[in-house]
Amino acid sequence: MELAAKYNPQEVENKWYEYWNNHRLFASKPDGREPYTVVIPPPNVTGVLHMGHMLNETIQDILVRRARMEGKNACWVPGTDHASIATEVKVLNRLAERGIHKSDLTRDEFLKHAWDWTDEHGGIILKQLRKVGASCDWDRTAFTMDEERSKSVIHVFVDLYRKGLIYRGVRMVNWDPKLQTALSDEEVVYKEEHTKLYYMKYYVCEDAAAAEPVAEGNVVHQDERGRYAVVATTRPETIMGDVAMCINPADPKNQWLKGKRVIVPLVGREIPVIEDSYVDIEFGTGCLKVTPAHDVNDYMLGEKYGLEAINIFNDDATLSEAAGLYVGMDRFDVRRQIAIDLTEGGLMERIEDYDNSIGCSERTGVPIEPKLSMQWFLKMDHFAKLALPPVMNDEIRFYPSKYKNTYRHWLENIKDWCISRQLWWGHRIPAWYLPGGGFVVAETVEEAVEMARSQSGNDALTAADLRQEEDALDTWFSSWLWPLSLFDGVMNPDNEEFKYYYPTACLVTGPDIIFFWVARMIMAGYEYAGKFPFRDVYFTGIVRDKLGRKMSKQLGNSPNPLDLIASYGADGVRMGMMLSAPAGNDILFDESLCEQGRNFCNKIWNAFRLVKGWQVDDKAETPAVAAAAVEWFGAQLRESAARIADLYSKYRISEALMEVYRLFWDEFSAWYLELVKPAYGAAIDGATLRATLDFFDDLLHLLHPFMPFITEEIWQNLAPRQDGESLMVSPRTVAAPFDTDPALLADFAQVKQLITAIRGVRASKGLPQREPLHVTVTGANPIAAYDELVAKMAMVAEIKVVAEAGKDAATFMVGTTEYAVCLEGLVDKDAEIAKAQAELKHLEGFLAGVEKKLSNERFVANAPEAVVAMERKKKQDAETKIAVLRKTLQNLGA
RNA sequence: GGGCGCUUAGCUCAGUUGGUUCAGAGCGUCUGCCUUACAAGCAGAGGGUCGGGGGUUCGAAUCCCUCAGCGCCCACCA
Repeated sequence: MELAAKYNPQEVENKWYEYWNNHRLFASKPDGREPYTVVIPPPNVTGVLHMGHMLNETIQDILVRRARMEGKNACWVPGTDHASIATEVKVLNRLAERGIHKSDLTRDEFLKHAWDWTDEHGGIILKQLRKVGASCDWDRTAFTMDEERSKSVIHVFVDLYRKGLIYRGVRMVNWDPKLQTALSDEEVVYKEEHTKLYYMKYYVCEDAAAAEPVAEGNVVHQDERGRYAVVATTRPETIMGDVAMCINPADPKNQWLKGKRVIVPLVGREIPVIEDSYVDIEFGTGCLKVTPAHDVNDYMLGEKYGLEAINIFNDDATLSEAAGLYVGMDRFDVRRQIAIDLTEGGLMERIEDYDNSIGCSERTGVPIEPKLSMQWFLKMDHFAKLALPPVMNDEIRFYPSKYKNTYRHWLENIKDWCISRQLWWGHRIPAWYLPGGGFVVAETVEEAVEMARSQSGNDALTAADLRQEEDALDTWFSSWLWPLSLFDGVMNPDNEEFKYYYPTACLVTGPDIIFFWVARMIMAGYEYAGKFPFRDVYFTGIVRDKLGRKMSKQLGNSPNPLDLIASYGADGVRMGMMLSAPAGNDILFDESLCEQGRNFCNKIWNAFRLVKGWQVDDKAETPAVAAAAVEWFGAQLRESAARIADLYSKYRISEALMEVYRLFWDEFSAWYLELVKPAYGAAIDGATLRATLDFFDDLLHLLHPFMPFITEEIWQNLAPRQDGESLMVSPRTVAAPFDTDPALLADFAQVKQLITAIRGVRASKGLPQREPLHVTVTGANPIAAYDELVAKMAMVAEIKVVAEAGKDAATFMVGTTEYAVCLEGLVDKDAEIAKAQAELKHLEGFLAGVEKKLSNERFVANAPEAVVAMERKKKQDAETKIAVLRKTLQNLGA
């Protein structure tokens, strides 16, 4: 077989993905094995793969493949999210390009467009996942708005309504004036903006004659028109909604305003001055304008003091008739204009620059408008009580655990969840309004009609008489059921699949959706299954560029994962991702990491080429060097496998990868293969070849979760395989528990040090690569058993035990043993002396430190015995080394 | 304003309950090599005193205090 010197991923990746898929190796059915279930965080149905997905899906695939290779019944369920707001925005934008507006369409017409879009783009991302190597059970592909999931959503809504946990009411909500829908608190993002603080004059209603003198400490503003209070606001356009001015009763500056009435500038309305300790004395002038319809705090004050709420905005945030002024103008235009008008009218005291954080819609980016409106809410107290303890007591484990704090803080301060959206794309709320007022909540329209009849006493009512709620549900009201609804656990909790697959093993997601999604899935899990939806949560970091900037389209710093896969291979990109991805840390992604991944593929490939190219001679005896190497590498492999297993258990996946990387590159390729490699043209003995192929097989098992394609390609070529066989599901050969042999590994570490030291002498002296060297060891040779091995690896002719090192030699120490490489005239005496003296000086300093420690009675008395013994050993070793060095220096004539 | 986290080689990060021979890895850097598995490679080398200061301790990168810088989350200061 001819093998190319470079691994070509393009040729093999598609082939093996199809092979796995055609042989249904990703498919899972309940059986007697331990399940390992993972549900994908469903990407937006209209989305395309980006680097965040690449990271997330790679981690999931690694976990799933690892579990599958451990003999578990791995089931990774893929799917997509209808992403109510995001998708509706996209559809609206697309329609707008064709000159169509939402108001031109009926609900059904709009939904037709949305479904067209979904059918057209939906699933693109799932196709892309196959390129990554994701081993999902595609038969189970689900959609949050497919029939089964929709039924679950409606069922849960009705159930929670009947439990009294869902209510409908007028509340202050976050209003997105662009999309004209309510948003949950979590969908509001705060942005720092440079704005202005407007100081406006509110003249006091009083007869000039009645103006009594004011007490000391009051701050009274006055001009030719009279006395006035100054109110600072960032939103002068809302003064048309002012219904009061509020001061802090304890504010000495504003005592004179108590009981007065003031006049809203421009508007001319008289409003009372009220008092509440809510007002911050230090802010602005200590006078607050109260606009209950357009500010959550003002709303609270309005409730408390029975004030009217004047809603001055239309749903699109233009001024309404109720405003009286600027009717029809946009809120920001009004702000500019009113500032001018106030200034011209002498009603503006001053304007200052001000940095403010503005709540904006996560999806459309426009500043949200606090708005009173009728919405549906889910009571959260009940769910917070359900979901907090299991995370705090590690029934559900967070990796990294620092997110437990974040989680607790949110749950302890939770507010009711606004679940209704004034959107069409989503699950329509199953409430029906009766002609005579009132409503019913039911899972089907038939049920609704029945309920309506009994509620109204009118048996003639039909579906046509009922009007279904227009609002749809928040997207997260369906995704919070995902681990349940994927196995029909809501509608049919006793079914075999649900009982087998639930709860899932691990959720892999970003910390940005810990409240949106993770917390709510935990709530739903306990509410509907009485059990956590996942055992572990692995929070990934955010993928940033190498400068630490978030990846974004605007910056153009976000590579397309599919382009990367085309250049480096999926395995190379997966490895590049994972190399810099410790749990919870942000990933500073650099394309050169993919190069490293590609290079590693090439390394693996070439090791395979080497082994594959060997001629075997079954009659040949196993050389001693090879036998020793096999014994050593077996021990090394087991030790590494144990370490890798430990790292997996802690979700330290990038470290596990690094361990495999070093095991393959350094231990296997650089040491083991070089040791067993037969001379050029010579054949290898059968025993060593078989051992090597077994090791290779073991290594492929360890590598496969990270690099599925190249490992399958090599595994298939390592030995004859049946059709349908796969590395993916082949039994592991490194047996656990991993018995290690520390003494063997320690000896071998010495051998490696010796070889490296000899090579170092060769390099620093410029000795030819192929010239065999003569090495001496002073006194005794503690690792004489490995002499042949040293000879092979360092090109050494012999290692002779001598009483003392020769004069014409470069000496060095391995542990406390002195070695020397004979140089035959090449020695630079001065340099050797300088080197030895430097080392001597260092050792003497080191010894002095150790002796000081040992002569400290408190150390000897307090430190554990093992530590003291170690210090004594250090002292002894240092003394030995010093003696050797002194002798060497003497020899050199220093 | 509150909370959490971070600061260890040029870069990205390990460093488990303070104690195994002057702090580890990968990448990058430097030197020498096209040695028939691999130049996407091989061999070798250099490089940090652990953000600053103080403290506890026989002993601190590791615990405490403090200062500085960075990041994230939460919050109704108009």
